[in-house]
Amino acid sequence: MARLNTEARQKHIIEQAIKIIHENGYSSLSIRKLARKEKISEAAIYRHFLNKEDILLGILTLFSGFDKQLNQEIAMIHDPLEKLSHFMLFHFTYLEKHVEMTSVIFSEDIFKQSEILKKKMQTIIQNRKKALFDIVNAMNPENCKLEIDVEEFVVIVLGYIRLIVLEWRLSNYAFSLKARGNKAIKFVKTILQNKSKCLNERL
Amino acid sequence: MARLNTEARQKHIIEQAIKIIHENGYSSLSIRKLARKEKISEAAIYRHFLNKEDILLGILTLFSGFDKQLNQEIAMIHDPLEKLSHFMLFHFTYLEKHVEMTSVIFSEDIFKQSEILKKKMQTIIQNRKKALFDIVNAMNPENCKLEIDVEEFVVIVLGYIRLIVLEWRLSNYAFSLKARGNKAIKFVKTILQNKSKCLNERL
DNA sequence: CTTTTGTTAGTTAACGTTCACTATCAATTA
DNA sequence: TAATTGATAGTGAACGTTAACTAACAAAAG
Repeated sequence: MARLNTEARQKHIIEQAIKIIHENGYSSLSIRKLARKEKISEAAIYRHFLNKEDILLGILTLFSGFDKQLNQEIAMIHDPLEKLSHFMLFHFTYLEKHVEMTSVIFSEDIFKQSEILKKKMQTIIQNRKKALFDIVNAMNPENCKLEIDVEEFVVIVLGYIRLIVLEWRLSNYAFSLKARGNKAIKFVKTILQNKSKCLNERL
Repeated sequence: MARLNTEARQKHIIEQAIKIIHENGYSSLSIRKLARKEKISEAAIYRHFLNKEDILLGILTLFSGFDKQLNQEIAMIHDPLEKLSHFMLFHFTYLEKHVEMTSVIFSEDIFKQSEILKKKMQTIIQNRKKALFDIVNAMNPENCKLEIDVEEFVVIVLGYIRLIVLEWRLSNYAFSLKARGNKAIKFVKTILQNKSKCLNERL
């Protein structure tokens, strides 16, 4: 059995933990299972993490990498409508690539375990909401206001994304999330139609 | 300690189980806790349920009563637009009255425990989707089509409801869900605006 | 007096965590 | 360069606790 340094081992363990949650749900995640999957002893787990909560924290930290990547990609686009499309598409492509992460997102139990975890998750959600709000608001200049409530529109889009991903999960990933997402993006554009004179020409 | 017949005791136990899930998450639901809350012995629980899964099944059965009530109320309304409003409002009023149920809805772990539970939950979701689809489709007569994809609109509305409830949960139920819901209903009507000549006059 | 609803006392298995200890490897010293 | 030292990454066994569940028995109710 190869010896790994803490950094590499931690990464491994976190990945295995996510896999276990994905396979059988959070309540099936135990140190024993984790150790067996990682092919090290249970005690060795504690060389790299303080306790079980610390592992969960690691999962969330990995997940918040999502936001970093998202924000980077969005920043490179200038057109607000394009930004909105990409914001949505990024969710779908990322989650199609990291299926196991959907199990983390939807496992509320993880966050109920501790205040720290709950706070961390709330921050992630808040940031994403803010990012989308800024994008939509940019479509909403003083001289050419949207005829819809931006705050509500943000909730609609995020809820839409979330439910599509949930349906994808319930279908056992039977369809292409990216293709499904593109349909959703089109529909969101349809909603925006006739809601702004500035946008009308382009939609 | 009063002796209860199985029917009454079962109902009690299921209610306590929901409370436990609501308070500390599904992974904290144990027979021991359940027995203590119900003030009977652990063994007594098994007088009324085959096993733990059977209890979870009972929870879902109780929850599917939601759909029965929803369908009944909707059936009494004739105007499709009114139906849509009431469909949404019903979710908010019901969940504000039965807060604990939100924890059941969002606890994916419950359904991952067994195929039976998973199937049951999928049926519930499917039925609700069908109900909403029929409502929106009734706004969509041959001679006066909506300019939006009804199937997609249904996903939008359900996702919207779901995310609002999730935000309500994350806020620790800090606002009135019904009031928040009414705002959402208004917004959905805004979306429908200009999408159908038949509806325009009324919206 | 039989059925139903409860009890107490037990089972085995798994939980997270800690213990004393060891193998591996890089840096310091002889 | 070879031996010594100390940190790091691993081990198996055990800790006390809790998990779901069961067998045997008692009391209440019809």
